[in-house]
Amino acid sequence: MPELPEVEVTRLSFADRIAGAQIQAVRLGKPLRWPLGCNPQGLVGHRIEAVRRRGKYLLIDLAPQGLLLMHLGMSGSVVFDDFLPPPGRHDHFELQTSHGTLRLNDPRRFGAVVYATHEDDAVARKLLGRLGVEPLGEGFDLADFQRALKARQTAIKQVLLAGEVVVGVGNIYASEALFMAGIRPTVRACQISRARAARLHAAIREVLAEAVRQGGSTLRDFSNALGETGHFQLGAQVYDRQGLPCRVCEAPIKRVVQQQRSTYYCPRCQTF
DNA sequence: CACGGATCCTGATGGC
DNA sequence: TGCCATCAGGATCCGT
Repeated sequence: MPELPEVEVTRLSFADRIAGAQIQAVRLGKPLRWPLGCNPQGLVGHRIEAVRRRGKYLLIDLAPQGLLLMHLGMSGSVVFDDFLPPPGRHDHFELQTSHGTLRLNDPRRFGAVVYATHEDDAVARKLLGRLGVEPLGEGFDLADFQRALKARQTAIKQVLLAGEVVVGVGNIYASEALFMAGIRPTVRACQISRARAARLHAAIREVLAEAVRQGGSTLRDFSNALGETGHFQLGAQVYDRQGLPCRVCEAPIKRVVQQQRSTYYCPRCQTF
C-alpha cells in the first residue's frame, strides 16, 4: 500500500499529537517481517520525542534514547486515537501512551517495527544504509540523478523501485512519474538522455508532492492515522487503467509485467 | 557486482 | 455457493 506519499501522510496525521507522549504499555500481535529487537516492556516509560520519515520508514524518536523504525509493508496502516476498539486479528503492534494509542494494522505482515539504539547503529544501518536520496529534499540533485541513471543497465522502472538512487517511489508512482516524463518504463536507465532524465527528475517530485497533497492513494484500504482515505488514485493517469483511454491522447493504456509487478504506460505518449 | 526470480503473508476478486 | 487461480501499495535473499 504505502509508498512515500502514504507514509508521509500517515506521519503528518499523528506526529504532532503523539510528540511528548509517555509510553505506558506495549502490545504485540503476530510476528511481523522482523522481530522488534528489544524487550517490549523495556519501552515502557520512554517518551516519544518526534516522528520523522526516511524513505518509506517512519522513525519514532524516543527519549532518553533509541528509536523505532516502522515500515508499513504492502498492507500496513496506522491509527492513533484516545479510544480504540479492542485489537483485531491484524493489529500486530500497539503503543499505549499518555496521548493516545498508536496501533499498526497489517494483514499481510510484510511490515515491521524494529528498535534501534541510534540512527546509525548496526540495526538501523542495515535497514536505512542503502537508501537513496529523499526526492522531496534538497539532496535530490539533478546531475547526480543523471549520472546514476547512466550507470544502470536495468529498466528505468526497476531502478526507481529499487530505491537505491531515489527513495519512496513505489509501484503506483513509478508508472505515474514515467508517464509524466514521457518515458517508457522498459527503457534501460542508461539509455535515457540527460534532457529526459531532467524531465523524470521533475516528474518524480511533482507526482509525489501532489500525492501527499491529495492524502495519498487509497486503492483498497489505506487511511491515515485519523482514518481519512487518500484521493490521488482518482486522478491517476495510467496506474490500474489497462485498456482505458489515455487521458491525454486516448490510446489504450498498456500493462506489462516487470519483476513480477504490473507496470502501466501509454504507448503513444511514452515513446521511448 | 549486477541482475532476475522466488519468497514472506492474507484477502479480494473473477472465472467456471 | 464453492473452489481455484490470480493479483495486490514492498523489499530481502539467493543463485547465476
